[in-house]
Amino acid sequence: MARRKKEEAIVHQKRIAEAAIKLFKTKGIDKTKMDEIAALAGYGKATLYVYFKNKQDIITFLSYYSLKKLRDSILDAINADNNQEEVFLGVCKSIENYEKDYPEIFRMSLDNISEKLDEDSEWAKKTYDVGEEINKLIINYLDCGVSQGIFTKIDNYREEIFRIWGMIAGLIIIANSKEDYLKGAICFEKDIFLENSYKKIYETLI
Amino acid sequence: MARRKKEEAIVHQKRIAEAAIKLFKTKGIDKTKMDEIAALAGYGKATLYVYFKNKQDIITFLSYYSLKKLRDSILDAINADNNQEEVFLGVCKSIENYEKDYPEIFRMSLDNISEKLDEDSEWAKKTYDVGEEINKLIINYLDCGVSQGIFTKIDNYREEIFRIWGMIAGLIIIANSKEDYLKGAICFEKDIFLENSYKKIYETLI
Amino acid sequence: MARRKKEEAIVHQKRIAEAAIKLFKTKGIDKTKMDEIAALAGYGKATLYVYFKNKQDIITFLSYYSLKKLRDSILDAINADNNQEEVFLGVCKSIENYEKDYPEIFRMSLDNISEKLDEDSEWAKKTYDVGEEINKLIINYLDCGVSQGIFTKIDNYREEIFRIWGMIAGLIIIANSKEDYLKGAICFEKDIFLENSYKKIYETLI
Amino acid sequence: MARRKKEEAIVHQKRIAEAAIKLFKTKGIDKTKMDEIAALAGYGKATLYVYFKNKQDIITFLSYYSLKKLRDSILDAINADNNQEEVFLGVCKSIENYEKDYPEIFRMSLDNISEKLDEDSEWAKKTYDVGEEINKLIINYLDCGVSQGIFTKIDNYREEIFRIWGMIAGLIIIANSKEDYLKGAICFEKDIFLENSYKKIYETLI
DNA sequence: TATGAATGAGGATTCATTCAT
DNA sequence: CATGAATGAATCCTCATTCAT
Repeated sequence: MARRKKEEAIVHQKRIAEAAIKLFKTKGIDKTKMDEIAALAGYGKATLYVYFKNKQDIITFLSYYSLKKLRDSILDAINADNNQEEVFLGVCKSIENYEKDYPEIFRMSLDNISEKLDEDSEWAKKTYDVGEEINKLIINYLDCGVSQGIFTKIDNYREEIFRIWGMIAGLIIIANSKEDYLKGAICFEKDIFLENSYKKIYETLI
Repeated sequence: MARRKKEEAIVHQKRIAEAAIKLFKTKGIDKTKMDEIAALAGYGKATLYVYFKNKQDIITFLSYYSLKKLRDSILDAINADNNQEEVFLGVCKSIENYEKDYPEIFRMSLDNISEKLDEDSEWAKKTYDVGEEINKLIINYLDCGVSQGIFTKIDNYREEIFRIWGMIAGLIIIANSKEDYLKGAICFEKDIFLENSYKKIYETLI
Repeated sequence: MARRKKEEAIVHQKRIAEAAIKLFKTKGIDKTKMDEIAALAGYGKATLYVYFKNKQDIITFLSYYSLKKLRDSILDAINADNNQEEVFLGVCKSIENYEKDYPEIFRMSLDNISEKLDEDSEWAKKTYDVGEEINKLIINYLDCGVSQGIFTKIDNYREEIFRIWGMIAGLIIIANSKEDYLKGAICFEKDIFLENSYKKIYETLI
Repeated sequence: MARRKKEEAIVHQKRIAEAAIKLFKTKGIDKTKMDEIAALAGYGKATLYVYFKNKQDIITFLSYYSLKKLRDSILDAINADNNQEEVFLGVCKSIENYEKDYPEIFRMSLDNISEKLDEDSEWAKKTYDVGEEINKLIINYLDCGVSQGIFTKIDNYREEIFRIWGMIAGLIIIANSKEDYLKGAICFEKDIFLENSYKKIYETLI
């Protein structure tokens, strides 16, 4: 029964979280009110507090929820029957989509905006676990590349992942930020800019 | 006399801005109250409004003020009697220091958080101009490298700058974010991580 | 259910409005703080904003609320089994009471102080409608008088109403303003002054 | 010398007061800032406090200053070589102009808005005196009318003045307030409305 | 006298959160 | 479980006024 309850709860949580992320994307986290989330999700305001401790908890849940999607997406990219570089570009694209769907969460995960998160939330730990899963996937990917002699030797896989992740994230953010500028003044597309950039990062591994 | 007054104003503005940035660094922009800025700067609360239109205006001033410092720092790096790679690392270090001193502003400039800025502020335009100055400095640096055959041909300098800037920024942010993690679990230093990373970026230019 | 809620809301609105008018009478609208209204009404400050959009909305509600009372009072006066002049005096008395109970609102309706009102409030339109109802009542009263040959022909009923209304209002205001003066220096009562004055106005209709 | 000083002061006071009334007329007393008055008058803000104790003092001065003008205007109307009714209409017109030039002051003098006045101001007493002068002028005018058999006997001149004043004031205010309404919907002009009304008041005296 | 400079006191409004039902 | 109802706490900004010069 307790189990049953829990399963039902997740349905509501997802419904609420999806309403939240829609609003976060449009208006930003701070400008999004609990009222609006409740209204869009189709609940009474107080009901949000049945399924989440507070606003931070919703955000923390979204971290988990979105990161799981990212993990699945990366998994797909890695499992695709592609060569090493194509897989790399696929992973980059996964991250790019992650940012597109969860821009606020993406920035928070890059940075350390703990104030918007609820460290004590049950989702915090789960988020960490999924993050580790992703790390493992990437480590494995890199390791394969090294084994096959495609990549040069990597001393510290974690370091390498952070490096790659940081560069990709920075590129995605700046590409969004300067999108108008890029298109208008310099006549090149964000997508092309990013793909070229991903390739350059890939080259640093070879 | 008008001149005299204006000069005096800038003194107060700097004093206020420096108090502001201290608090921004510690507590974030949103959590920093005008009262606190005033108190730390040694002024009455209302005095802030003599020298700045509003909170956004302070932030916009800080954008300008900090970017000027970055420009000077980059200029020093470029003018230093170093080889091409050392200059590159110097520029990266300048950006790193910029982030260290003005983390909130740094993120805002990377991203597009115009809502915290006052577009109508007199500082907005000046900020843009200094940004362009910096772009020119970097373009010139890259161009010299190309001329000397150190760098490969660059089709679009702006694009290249955005790429470099994005990657550096992403690395710095992630390095800060994971500082504890990096140090503790993996036994390597943020500084070394960043320097290695800068070098990898440099290599993409060669 | 929706109906039920709405009915309940009006109870709170009246309670708040009545607290507000008490304070407005004593201290004036501008000097009356939302805190004070809340305290006197027995609500938390934020609760006011559940039932009213803002301070202006309270005032706009009061316009409506008070004007309805005036309408009812005028209706009573007109329906009373009195002769034409007595009815007229009754209407004047109604207005006099309206001013006594809602002095701030009275002045606002005489004058054109729209800045204190919220034009977009749902109460704004209703106020207008009740105002028109009152006009119709008076027009009808005048028309009867004309038909019965008591009053001389009236070319423009609206004009006549404005004239009467303006004169009565001016008299009431000055009577209040000079109340001390009237009583003290000249030894006559405000009530008598007003009644005499009303009669003079009545005579202008004959 | 003290005398000399005082004479000079009045020049500044008038200059300031005239700037103030211009702004009061456009924006209302409350919305008019001391800064704006100073700027329009061509003084530094602090200088206002050399010539006036505070904002209320300026308003109180304006009461006096404007009432003197009204007195002069009424005097002209009375001294004009006109018949009794024409003089009456002239006095009404004087009041009408008074309202036009000093709308805020006019309402304050009709009502009892002491909070905007400085009772302790030297101008408060002088205002009272000029008010009395005006009363005497009107009393005299009425008395002449009675003596000549034009007006019916008046028991209490003060009462009669208040009555007339109140009615005129009410008419002027409502005429302004409904100006658009009067013109648009009912096709008659404010001026004609007022003149007709003045005549009706005059008739109450006969 | 004239004023530039500085400020304290003050107030409407927002919103996450609680709780009785 | 679901929620309507209620609210305390929080914060930016305005402006009349003072005072040293």
